[in-house]
Amino acid sequence: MTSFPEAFESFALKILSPDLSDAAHLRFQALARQVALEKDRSLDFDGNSSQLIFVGHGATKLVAHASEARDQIVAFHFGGEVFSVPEQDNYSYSVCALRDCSLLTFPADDFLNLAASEAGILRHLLDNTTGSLRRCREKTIALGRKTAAERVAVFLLAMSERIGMEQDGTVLLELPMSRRDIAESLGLTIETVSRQLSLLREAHVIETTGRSGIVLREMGMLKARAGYLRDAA
Amino acid sequence: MTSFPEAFESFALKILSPDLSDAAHLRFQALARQVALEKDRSLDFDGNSSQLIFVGHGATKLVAHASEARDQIVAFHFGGEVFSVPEQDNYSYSVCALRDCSLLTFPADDFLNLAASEAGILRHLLDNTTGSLRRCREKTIALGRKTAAERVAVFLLAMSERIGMEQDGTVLLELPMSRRDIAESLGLTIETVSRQLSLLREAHVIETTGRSGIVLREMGMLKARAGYLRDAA
DNA sequence: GCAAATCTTTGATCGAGATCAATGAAGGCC
DNA sequence: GGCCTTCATTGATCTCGATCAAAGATTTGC
Repeated sequence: MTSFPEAFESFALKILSPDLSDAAHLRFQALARQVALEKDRSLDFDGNSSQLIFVGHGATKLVAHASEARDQIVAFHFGGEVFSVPEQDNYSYSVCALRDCSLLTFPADDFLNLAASEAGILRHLLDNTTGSLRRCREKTIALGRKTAAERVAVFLLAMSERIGMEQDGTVLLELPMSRRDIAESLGLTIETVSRQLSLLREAHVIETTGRSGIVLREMGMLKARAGYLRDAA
Repeated sequence: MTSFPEAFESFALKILSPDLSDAAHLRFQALARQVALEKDRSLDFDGNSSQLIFVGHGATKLVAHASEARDQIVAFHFGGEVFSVPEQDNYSYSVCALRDCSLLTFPADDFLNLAASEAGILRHLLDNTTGSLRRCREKTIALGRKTAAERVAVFLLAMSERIGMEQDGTVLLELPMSRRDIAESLGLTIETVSRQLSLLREAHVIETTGRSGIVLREMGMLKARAGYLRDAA
């Protein structure tokens, strides 16, 4: 298990300015709450303040709860990433562990107050948020205009960029999320996701090993099936 | 027509720090490009750098172009708002005027370099981006998990918050966007949007006047039809 | 190593929304 | 002010993905 100072140091390296005073550094550390979240456990923020989350290691999903039994996965986040959980408005949000995780959580408003005059930190947060926004917009496009087949292809390509291991032309994926998670992220059902994966398997575009392993054999084919404007090389 | 210094001043008031030096102020001004965009005209950024847009007045849509004839409206933006247009990646983006607009555009990277040590400006941008992210996530939930009826209700409620005129219990909307725009924003077709509006009209929840006027008569009913977790008051 | 529980795959049917088609209403232009 | 173009509405049919149902894999626990 990662110890608290260790997890915080990894956060500090990524987000805090290297020339931050020790005193300021300690104030940020005092604000952090370390959470060890076991697989399938989730963190609810009934309290209404927006949170900032740092994923030390592990993999998480950010879930929005619409009316009962209708959850939408808003984003996946992996080790080293920072993201913000909105305060509860029309929906309630929770962060759930796909694998055992170590997280650091900060109340967003307190954090921003502490960082009010730290341009470097704000810049890091801005870059992170802009990245989240870009991914969220791409998801919007997929959910608004793409077929089931295209969404699954887009998902596999996105995962290949984020957690794929390249190996002589093919990409190995060890997916931390279940078919249900994929479906809830893509606005589809488990059955549809499974059928689309089967089609890709039959077309020899992918191979699957067990529940979580996927080999992307034909990246070109996959891109062609993602419904992108132009097949970027 | 708004003159350039005037449009920039309105931007400066919203985003730049009041205690910014005159020299810095001028450097930002030099970076700004003023664009008067007529209704239905759009601004393409084939060039690959991300842009920062300030809407002086008017109304705009941010459109992502997926494969031909499949556009998804990613966001609407109205007078006084700032937003970022991502650089072209898997999709190309354009900003299109719903009404005559005056815009200020900045290359995002140059702007951020200028603002590198201006915590106040970065904070404004961060707040704006976080707001965009929140709205984008809500759209994701709608597109992923909501029925056509719910999406249209959500849309009307969101517009009522942003550009509605309250009048003794009812809200008057003068929509700057067409049915096509609404459909492209909600991941539906024109026909479905029109049918849902007709249903709301028959249920006396809304009234429509001409093409763009809508009166929200029963806000409670509308909220109940939006599929929110709990009917917030 | 076997049994139980869970997750995934496959098949059959159904339905919400898309598509195709036509009519009706607004607004623009001469 | 009337014609014409464009946009919105309404109707009929079709389709993709959801739902319902069952069988097959994979993992877990003893």
